Amino acid sequence: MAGSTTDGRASTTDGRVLRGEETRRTVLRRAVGIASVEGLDALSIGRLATDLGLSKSGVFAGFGSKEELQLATVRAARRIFADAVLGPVREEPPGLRKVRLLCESWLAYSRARVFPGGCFFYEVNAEYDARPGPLRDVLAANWREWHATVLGLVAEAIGTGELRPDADPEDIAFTLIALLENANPQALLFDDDTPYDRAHRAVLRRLRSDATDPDGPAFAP
Amino acid sequence: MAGSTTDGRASTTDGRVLRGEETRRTVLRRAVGIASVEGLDALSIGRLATDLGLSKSGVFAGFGSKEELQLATVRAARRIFADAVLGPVREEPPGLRKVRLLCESWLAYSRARVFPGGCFFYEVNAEYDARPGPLRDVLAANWREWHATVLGLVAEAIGTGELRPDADPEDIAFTLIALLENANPQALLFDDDTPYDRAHRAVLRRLRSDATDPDGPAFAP
DNA sequence: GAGATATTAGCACGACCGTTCGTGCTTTTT
DNA sequence: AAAAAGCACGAACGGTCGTGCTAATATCTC
Repeated sequence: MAGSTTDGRASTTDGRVLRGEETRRTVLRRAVGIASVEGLDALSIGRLATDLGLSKSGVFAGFGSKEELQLATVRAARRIFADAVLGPVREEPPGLRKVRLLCESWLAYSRARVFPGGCFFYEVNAEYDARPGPLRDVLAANWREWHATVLGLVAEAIGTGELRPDADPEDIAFTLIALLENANPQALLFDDDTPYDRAHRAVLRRLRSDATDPDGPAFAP
Repeated sequence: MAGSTTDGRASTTDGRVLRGEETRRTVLRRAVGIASVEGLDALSIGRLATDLGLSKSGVFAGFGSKEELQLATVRAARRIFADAVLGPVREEPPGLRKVRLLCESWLAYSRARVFPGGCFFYEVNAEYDARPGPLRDVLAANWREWHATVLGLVAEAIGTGELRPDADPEDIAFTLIALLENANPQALLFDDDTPYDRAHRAVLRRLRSDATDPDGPAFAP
């Protein structure tokens, strides 16, 4: 099963494998772009091959099946997302400021069109959230992971005493994610960036309303 | 152009066109269901024909093109949405209570799977928000309409003095919509209804935080 | 009744889909 | 130097797609 070699398994000094992995990377780079705009269903092996000057069977051989190509595309998008959104705040010490920076990082990620179709996962979750199968399963796992990240940071901010101890971290995480994600389709649908500012204000407002010190330094620029 | 007769033009007593409209309704009833789960791209004339025991050319003739079928599907979904979400609160007098009831009506609409794939427009907006064309245009118009409805009700609640006069109705509408819409994918992805409760709490919290009388009767059951 | 009109069926078309197969070519292993 | 492994290729497969034609079938007007 060739598809299972898509990730993992380093430490091979095989030039053929390296060349193959390079091809797969090329395909996936294009695939995440297409999927973020048109969805995972719009991925077609023939189209990718034509776009990249490869043969259809060559692209197919690199993944083994269309579904494996879609799964590999999701994994590739996950890495890009993590680099773009989580990367910039990785060094930040726990606390309310980190929560705010993460939200701002997400908005910047959507705004900058790291994926040409806006947030990859907004598009793809909507596409598969009602269609049971391996794709929905991996998307659900990704969502859980992202949610757990936000939740963890909020909990840390309660731990540092910057958010009230009786605040519900689950509700806060749900609200923050909702505000971020909703800015995305509105900005795309109207080709207008003001939803990002509105989401930013709403995020700050929610955090302030749960803060122990509403005028604290976490909200000074 | 046969497709343009899909809506409007009542008062015809011609049995032939009545029969045609009945067929179109049958097709659209199935089409909105499919599109809410798999998207507008997954609509296929042949599949609809097979499912409904019609001929492919018969279905095709009823709409004239695939794009017209997709547009008609969106229009049909708009009517269903309006009946399910706006209908129950139509008689309600303006005020904060009406805002709350509208949000609860939306949550009930998503929860009850009025469309089998959850909110039709969540699915379809994500699918087309980054793809310019007639479909995106009509979806943008629908979003604007929905947003204007929420905004108008919030403004009315400021007018009645139940929300603070210095509250920003745009920000409130943005936040409410974000909370509602975010419950949808999470409930679908995990086959779990608790996001609806979380969204409900967050909606009440936001309205309370902008209310002139935080313990007023608008929040008593 | 006859004739006009609108909806449906049947069929064929070119294009694209995912997939399979056999075959070179290059690199690694022995 | 010989053998094995892995990638990419071109050709072909059965299917489905949207979309045109033409004929058959309902319904209305007279």
